[in-house]
Amino acid sequence: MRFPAHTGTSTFPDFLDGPVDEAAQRLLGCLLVRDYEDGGQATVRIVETEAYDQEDPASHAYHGLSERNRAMFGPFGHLYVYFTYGMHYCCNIVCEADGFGAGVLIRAAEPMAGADILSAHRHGTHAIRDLTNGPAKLCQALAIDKTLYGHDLRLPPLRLVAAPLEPGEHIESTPRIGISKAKQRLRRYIINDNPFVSR
DNA sequence: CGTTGGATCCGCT
DNA sequence: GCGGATCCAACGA
Repeated sequence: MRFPAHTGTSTFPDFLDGPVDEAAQRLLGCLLVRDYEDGGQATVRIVETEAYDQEDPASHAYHGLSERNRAMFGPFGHLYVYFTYGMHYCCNIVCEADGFGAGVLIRAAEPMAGADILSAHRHGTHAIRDLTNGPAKLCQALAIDKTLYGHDLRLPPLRLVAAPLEPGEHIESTPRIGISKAKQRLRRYIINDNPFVSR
């Protein structure tokens, strides 16, 4: 197997309580393992992330704690899910200390197992590349919605498993996608030349 | 209060 | 490349 066994909690990342930009980089290559309600399972590998925190004008946490963003201010390793554009969900992995609002937006991932199940949760498309190459596509494929708001990623039905980059892979940083404030900041991180990066 | 504009995706041009 | 779908938090009056 190219990746660790998807059991237990010993491989949960140990860097999520650190600086969110470092966490965003180290999350590249890590795995998300989804156990669906119907019994199926899928695994994806994170290839694109963005860092946000309460001191960043582009962040949902910038204006302080609210009902919507409260998970961002909670303990690291939990999931912040938000609904946007009237139809899409996106998700962040909460980072840094409890009380400090910070999270890493998961923008894209590479299907590793269960592509048929991921495809079944997307509508209309069958190209593997289009299953999880955008933040809302990823949430749709992994069936992430408000019911997973604040979910502890050490536990089923959605687990985060630490994994290093492959030999030869490296990290590139760019401006973030789709924001209007703090456009110049290089807080988007991608694995170089990975075809599953959103763009 | 009413208005505005998204951390998006998809289909059509 | 552009606009439509369609919710809701943030902001100004």
